[in-house]
Amino acid sequence: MAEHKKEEFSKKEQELAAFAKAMSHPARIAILKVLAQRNACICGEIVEVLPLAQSTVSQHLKELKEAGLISGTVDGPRSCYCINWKVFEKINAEFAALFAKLKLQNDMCC
Amino acid sequence: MAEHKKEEFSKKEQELAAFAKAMSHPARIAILKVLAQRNACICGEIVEVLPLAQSTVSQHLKELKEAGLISGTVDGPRSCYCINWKVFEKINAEFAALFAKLKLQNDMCC
DNA sequence: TTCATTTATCGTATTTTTACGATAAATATT
DNA sequence: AATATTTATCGTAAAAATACGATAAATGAA
Repeated sequence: MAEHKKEEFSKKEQELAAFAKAMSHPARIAILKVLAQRNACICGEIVEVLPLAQSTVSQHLKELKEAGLISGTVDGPRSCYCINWKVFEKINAEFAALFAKLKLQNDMCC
Repeated sequence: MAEHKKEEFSKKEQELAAFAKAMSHPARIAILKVLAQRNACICGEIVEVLPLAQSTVSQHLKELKEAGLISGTVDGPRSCYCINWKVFEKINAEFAALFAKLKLQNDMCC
């Protein structure tokens, strides 16, 4: 008696929602900022900056990775993460399109 | 031993995350689309279109409202909802700014 | 006033998310 | 080979999200 009807919505809607979900925690937004700033992106650096345990940060990184927003390569005992700019821009564009589309029919209502 | 460290992040990060969270379910994206299309936005119309129970839709509407994305006015026994374009555009702009800012320092890494 | 309609809210069950410590896995270093 | 360092994963607990039916609240119609 519960849980995910998500599949019953359109692919596009699911896709946008999944992206939004990846960005729906301040820690993950902060991680993206750090990744962009340092450009180089070793996991430990992120842990240092965030007010979270190492395991928690690792979990957030995993979610961003699964959402396709970042990728990580192993570098010795370290892990190097970076932003997947292509995916990022694609979804950014899709959101912009959604906004534009929504705004198109607007004409004030309630 | 659990739960929300969200306050420890910056206001901006929290704000963006909250917005993303509001958009993090396909049902809510679908609702926004319907609101924009019909422009007029009576709750019952949304319930008709979505594959969800009335109470569930009402709950999603409440979340969108609490996030500031839509507002609702009572109209007899009905409720009329519409998109808060100002808020919408403001956050849209903020996201665009975030994207731009992130992209700025990019130079390929891993 | 009584009845029908519409919508919000309550109660509740289930799933997912968030967080942590502990530990395993992988690789450098000594 | 032994040790230290870094990070992912496991186990787990608590909270939040998702969904529904039932019901209350508000208003329109009879």
